[in-house]
Amino acid sequence: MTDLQAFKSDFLKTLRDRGYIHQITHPEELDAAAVGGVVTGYIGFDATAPSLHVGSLIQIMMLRRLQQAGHKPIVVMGGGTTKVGDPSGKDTSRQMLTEDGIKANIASIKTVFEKFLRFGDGPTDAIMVDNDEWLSAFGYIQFLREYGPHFTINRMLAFDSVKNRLDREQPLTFLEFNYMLMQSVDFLELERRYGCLLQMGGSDQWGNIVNGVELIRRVEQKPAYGLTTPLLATASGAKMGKTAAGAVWLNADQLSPYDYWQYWRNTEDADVGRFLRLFTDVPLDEVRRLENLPGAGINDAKKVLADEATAMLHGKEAATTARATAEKAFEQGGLSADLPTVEIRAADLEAGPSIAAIAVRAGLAQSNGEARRLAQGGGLRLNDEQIMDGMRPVSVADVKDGVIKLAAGKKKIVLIKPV
RNA sequence: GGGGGAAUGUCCCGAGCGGCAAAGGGGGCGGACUGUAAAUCCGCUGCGAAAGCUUCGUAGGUUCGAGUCCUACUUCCCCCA
Repeated sequence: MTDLQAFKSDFLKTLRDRGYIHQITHPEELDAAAVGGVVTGYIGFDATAPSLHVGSLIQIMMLRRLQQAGHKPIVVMGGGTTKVGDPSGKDTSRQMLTEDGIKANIASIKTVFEKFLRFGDGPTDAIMVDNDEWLSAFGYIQFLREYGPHFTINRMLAFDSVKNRLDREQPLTFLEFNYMLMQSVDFLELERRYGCLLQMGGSDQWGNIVNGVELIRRVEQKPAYGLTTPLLATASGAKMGKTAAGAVWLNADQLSPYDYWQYWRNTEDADVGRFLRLFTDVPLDEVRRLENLPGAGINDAKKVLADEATAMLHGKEAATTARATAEKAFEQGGLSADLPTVEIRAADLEAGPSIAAIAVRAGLAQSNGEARRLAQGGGLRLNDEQIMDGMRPVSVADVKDGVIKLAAGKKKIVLIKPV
């Protein structure tokens, strides 16, 4: 890595101090540009799912830092590139999405960015564009003639994303092979349209980004820079973004604010400081104080992390509610009406279904068998009472205060409500 | 075009003399210990209340019995042209 100490710009100093920087193509030049005026920078986001997840959060936060430092962020939705699929970091090509599917995903993803960035027409207001706008306009021959000469196969074969596939004897289709060209063209197009001179992304994007930087420098004879973030993993090495409920989505309809809050609350001790720096606006002095809280005091830091991260995405109120719900459920052993609730018809309860069947209904297990095993392992609790027999019938007698509290393990709690 | 090899439990890797619900690992889930943490240890990990049912790329065949043998097909990899 280059000399990160020498930065003069607020932007790069902040990124450095908060832990966002993995690699930069031209650190000194970029630093000078950021001191001298408004830097327009972009990050591209794929539209492979109806929501982004925490894996993308670091990128979103980086755009936020860019804007906070007085520069202009561009959010590029990959409507065009998603049609091709990025082979970086993957062993197998992924399924092709339909155009309609991609459009729907983009519409759903868009809303999240408004929570983190200020959009508008001002000089440092964020804008959002879809690269399908220009990529789809090309004819095949036209694309080849215009950009093909700037890329040699020799070089492309040397990039990790390509090399890994080949080394591992996994097929890399011609379709995917073209992805990096498209991403380079994106950058060039953004430079022409908006004077964009910085592309950021995850470390797996390094090759793609460098290609774009060089294309601009070659074709336009203009400066262009690239910056990547480190690959995010928890201190114990696991990939970020998994929870009991699956992926940690950013859209509230995919993952409730409560579960989102829980995700951050369950951060490993060793990650609290790092995550506070990356995912919240908490000042560095305060972060240092929080991460050094002794012993179990670190839990307070985790709550701050959960509060701040949840408030930024879902709003202050949602964060407060989530915290209250969690504290009631975990620290006081009480009930909170805000816990996830599943409704069941009272008539179904009359039949005295097994607790295993109810657990499946509540989404705590995938099959009766799994639920029974859960019970045998001592992980199933009905109204806080451990139930070892998965076949134990559940009846109206188990309803307390209008609900049945069912828990799988310590953290997954669901309220069953007869209606 | 010719020759050789591979596909295994719907997360991944991976063993499997014709008796196999199928070794082992990773991951995941649960329990204990703690602090809603990590590490460690223990249990579970096809469906079914059960009898039983359905699994080893696809379709047939041989056999009392097939993941295992035969045939065809599909996909992938390697070598030769």
